Amino acid sequence: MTYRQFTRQAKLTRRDFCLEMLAAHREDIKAKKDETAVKNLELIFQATLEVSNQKGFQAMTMRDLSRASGISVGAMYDYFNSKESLLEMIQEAGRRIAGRVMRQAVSGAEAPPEKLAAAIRAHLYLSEAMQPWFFFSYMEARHLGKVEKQRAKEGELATERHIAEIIRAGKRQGVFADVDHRLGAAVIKAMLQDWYLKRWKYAKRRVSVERYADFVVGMAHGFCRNGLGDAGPREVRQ
Amino acid sequence: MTYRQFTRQAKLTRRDFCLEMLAAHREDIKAKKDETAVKNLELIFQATLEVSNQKGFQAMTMRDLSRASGISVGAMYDYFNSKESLLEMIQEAGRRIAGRVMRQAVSGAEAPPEKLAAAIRAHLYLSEAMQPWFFFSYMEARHLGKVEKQRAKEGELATERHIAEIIRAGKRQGVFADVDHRLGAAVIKAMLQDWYLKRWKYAKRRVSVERYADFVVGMAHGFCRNGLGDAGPREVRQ
DNA sequence: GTCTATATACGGATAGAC
DNA sequence: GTCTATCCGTATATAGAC
Repeated sequence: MTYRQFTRQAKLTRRDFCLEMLAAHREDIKAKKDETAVKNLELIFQATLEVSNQKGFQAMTMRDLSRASGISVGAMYDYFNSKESLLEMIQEAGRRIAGRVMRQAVSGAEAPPEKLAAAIRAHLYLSEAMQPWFFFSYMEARHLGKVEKQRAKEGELATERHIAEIIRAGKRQGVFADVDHRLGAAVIKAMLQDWYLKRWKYAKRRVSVERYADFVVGMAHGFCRNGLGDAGPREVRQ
Repeated sequence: MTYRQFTRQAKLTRRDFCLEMLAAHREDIKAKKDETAVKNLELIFQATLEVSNQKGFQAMTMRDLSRASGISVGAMYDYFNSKESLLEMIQEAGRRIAGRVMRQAVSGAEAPPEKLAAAIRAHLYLSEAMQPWFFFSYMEARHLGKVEKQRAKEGELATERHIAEIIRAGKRQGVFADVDHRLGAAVIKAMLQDWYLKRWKYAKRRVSVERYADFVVGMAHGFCRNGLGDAGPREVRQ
């Protein structure tokens, strides 16, 4: 699948994101008309990610947010109860959307190599389409309350377990070599995360998400089919 | 090289770290006796990483820090001029030490495969020995001023360029396949970072730094020698 | 050299006018 | 539905006693 095909089928615009937030918190939000509510949520949502991804959520003041969104401090409080609840609303909505998209994106493939490729591509395309949210989610996870933090961690581990499972199935079916599926999944996950954590780096080097996806899929396939290369001598001349 | 051998030759204790900080800021620090100064710097340094790696540097108050270090707020200000300068002192000292250790750790090997392995091992062992600092440095880079932020970014890119250069040399000498050395270096870097960013995960799974190093070296060698695996069909049934 | 007490400022949240 | 003005708590930083 190409990135274009992916974005056309998945609903991942800013508006979709805010519709998700509105649906989950309809009664807490003071604005009566959905149209008004979504419009302002979009302004607040975008401003939060913008300022927060630059200087951190804690460092962002309500005055900063008011300036960046164009909505007064008082009015913003019609859309969330506290700064902390704003953080949670954003994390929650993103997790919901990401989970939904991932589940249906990998429902096609059957054979382990294609399944692995599909999972890698889906994750990269998703994190490309929602890059600011993925970055935000990763960097601000520490500032969540206990329950929410646990959920965020769960979401992360689920991706990793999913990849590990595909590799394990491939080993059982004899199409993959006898590799360490857990460590393999861990480093593949690390490569996936690098895409949204170091977005600026790849943008500067003009690496497209498709090229990066091809590369990571190639790495994963090479590893699963051929196993590790010779690790070489452990001793190094000093 | 094993991790034990590495730690024995490199000076990476908390005390060494604080000696570095003291040397760089001797005249700003009010305490006259070096012994007192280093002792208190150690308490402040450890407390800062402890609290900060849990809840973030911004969220850590001077009262938190006072409680965790056992030094009163007033006394702490005899060791730094502001909260921000404390952040910079820690980042600066760590960068200095890490740079020094990396330079001499990779000075032995000659052939590209061994050179690559040495660079990977050195980075992993170093980040293991200074894990709290590496984590701190990564997560708090956003809160640095312009100049310091630039320096932090430079340090990161240097590691990556170094790895890319080794791969390029291997290609020229014909011991490595014709792979993309820049993307290869980027994902190897991502694997190195995962070690200190997700330390708890590997600890829980009882993966030692040596085993992880063997694994990453194996991945890197497999990639450099055999190139990418078949990337498979791009189309996935929907 | 270290502490307590405090000056000063700033942040989150709200009340009430429009 | 939105804004301004403001309350109140808490944060950083310092002064001055011991």
